[in-house]
Amino acid sequence: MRFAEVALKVPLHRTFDYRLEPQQQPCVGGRVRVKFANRACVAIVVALKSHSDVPAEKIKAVESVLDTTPVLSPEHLGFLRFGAQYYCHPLGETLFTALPGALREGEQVDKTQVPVLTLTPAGRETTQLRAKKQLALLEQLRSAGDATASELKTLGFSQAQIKALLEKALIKEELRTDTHWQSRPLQLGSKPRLNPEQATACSAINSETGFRTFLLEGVTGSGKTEVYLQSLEAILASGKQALVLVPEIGLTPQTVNRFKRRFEGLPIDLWHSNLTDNERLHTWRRAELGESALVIGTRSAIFLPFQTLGMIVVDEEHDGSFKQQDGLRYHARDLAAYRAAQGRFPLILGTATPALETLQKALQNRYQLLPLTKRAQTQQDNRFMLVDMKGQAEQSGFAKTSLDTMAATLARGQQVMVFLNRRGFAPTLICHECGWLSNCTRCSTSATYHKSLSRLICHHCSEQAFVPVQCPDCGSTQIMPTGYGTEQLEEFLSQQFADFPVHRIDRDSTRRKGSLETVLDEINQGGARLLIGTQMLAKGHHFADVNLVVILDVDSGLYSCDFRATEHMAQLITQVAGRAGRSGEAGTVLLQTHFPEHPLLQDLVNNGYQDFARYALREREETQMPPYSHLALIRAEATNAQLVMAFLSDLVPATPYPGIQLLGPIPAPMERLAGKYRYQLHIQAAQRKVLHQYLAQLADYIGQHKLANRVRWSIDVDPMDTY
DNA sequence: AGCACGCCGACT
DNA sequence: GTCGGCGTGCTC
Repeated sequence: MRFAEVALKVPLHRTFDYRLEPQQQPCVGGRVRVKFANRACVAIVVALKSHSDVPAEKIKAVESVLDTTPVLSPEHLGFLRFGAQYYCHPLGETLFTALPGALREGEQVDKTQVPVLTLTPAGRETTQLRAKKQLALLEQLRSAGDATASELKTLGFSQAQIKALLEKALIKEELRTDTHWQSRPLQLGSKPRLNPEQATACSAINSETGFRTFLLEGVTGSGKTEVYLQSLEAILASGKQALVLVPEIGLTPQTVNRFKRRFEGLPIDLWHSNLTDNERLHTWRRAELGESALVIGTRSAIFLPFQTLGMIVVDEEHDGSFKQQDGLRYHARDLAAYRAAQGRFPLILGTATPALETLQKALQNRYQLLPLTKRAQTQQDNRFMLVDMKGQAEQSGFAKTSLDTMAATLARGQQVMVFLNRRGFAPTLICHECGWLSNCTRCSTSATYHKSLSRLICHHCSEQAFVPVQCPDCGSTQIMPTGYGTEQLEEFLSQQFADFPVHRIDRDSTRRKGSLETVLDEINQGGARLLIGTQMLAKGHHFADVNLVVILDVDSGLYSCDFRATEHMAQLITQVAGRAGRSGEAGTVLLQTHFPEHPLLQDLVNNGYQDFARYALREREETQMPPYSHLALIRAEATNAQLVMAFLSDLVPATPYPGIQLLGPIPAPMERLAGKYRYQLHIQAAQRKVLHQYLAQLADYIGQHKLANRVRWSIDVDPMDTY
């Protein structure tokens, strides 16, 4: 008798045995169809065995075998087993998270072929076309090579443009059958000379033949990407595949085209959340068969089943979007480290502002630190200036000093960037008579006033409400906005600087597809302009003429209860500041604050992020916070607050577990969200191993807990937003 | 998670 | 009388 031990997409920390008929030949890592608790499921075989400990009468037979070769190779299965164990997540759910949707549903592996669009001879010669955007599309294919429709869409082109060109027979669809990129010599676009620091970094990386993690700590504009490119070149030339992980917002046409132009003729695939199921399966398959040389993707690309992976680059490694915030709460950067160790190849973590976790490992020489300190174009560093807001008269959130400096910069014909990480017109409405606040009915936060939409919108649960004419509590009509958002800044600055164009860049202003590209194009035409924006402005986009950056809400990061708040604030300030003075002269960065004497702020401003981070690390060491200890959270939520508290309280053992500190249950940072009450239990340990031992035991206990099905709960290892 | 089973309230 | 509410338990 033969049995298959399978993992199913259920939140259970165990596997299940099924009987195999003599003619059934499944494989470990392949899929089978089974009946499970009366429903038809796809399952993944994790072991084949000749006897089972489960009583024979309970065991059902495998219905059918879906794969004769594994969809998850033994190596990949090993990687995912590690992930499941590290993040205390059920194996089945972990495996199904990694698989593309089509394979989860039981589709055949080679179901899809996604055609690429390629120029026809006529298209190759076309240099004039009435439709500008269509011409740009032809130019894109000419300069960066063939692309799938979905790739072109991420580059800002539309289906309509593609269709039009197909009809004019300037481009055609083709199935890519060429899988022999490894045996061709690498064709390269022109590459710049490296400066000494870049050259040192590249030779350190290129001389590494096994596993090693490099921290490429490069200030903005120091040419990190060039180091990636030349390191990747060596790997790709040896016929190995490579993966570049980018933050969610980082998959911009600029980035993608830079890789495509350099590695002309090499198959490059993109991986992100906007792909269709078919495209996902296609790319998954191409990675597996070794058909793609390079994949550029967001966090979940870490699960792609590369045939011969030889390098992973994590760009902007400090970025929060590498951490998944639900289900399997993995960190793509940390999983990348496992994959690199497993496959014995180099891992490059690049950033101007390393996460303290990463920096600590570099300072301990567990990672090799490769500093890039020279900005490629600017000789001088930016000047930081702290604007003391204490006792200052402010106008729509601006100090007079700030407005004067802005006026002077604009008068010189240069651009000004204003950064405020809050969209909308005002974060709250208040009744002047009775103090009523526009609180969200489902969350413990206020709903933001959006003037242009005449709506109150909660930024946490997206609930919308009409703007009341009268106060719902006292009937007064004296309802006014308090606080500032980007929409209000735009209104104010358009009046204040009526002679200059004002552009707002946030999620609201760029919601329409392609509108971001349009604004960026306008800005890049140069000339005196005001740019107002949120996070979106801080990341990825290059503005040649910005000479002054004004950062408005520095203080929110200084006295937050999240122990990572100052780290994130410093990263944001440094990233935003990096947008100034990119071409030639040094830029100025104004920070408006009520705490100009704050030691961390002083350190950041006078000595830069590198120094700040080392100082902040010492502080973490003194307080024994991560990375000097290890954290996990039990998160739980339900409509009934008492239920959640009862559940979490019950997890606290009567006698302390050696090496484990427990805190809680305490309210989550947003106690009520979308109508649910949320609490959490903090688990801290000096030793990672002890933490994991404890968590394994706890997961087991929760699995049997009566209240466990009545609340939504999850274990979060290395959580991001805590106290 | 999903689904069946079972035990109590208000309805055609 | 039964329809259906959800608390409980189980899934090879």
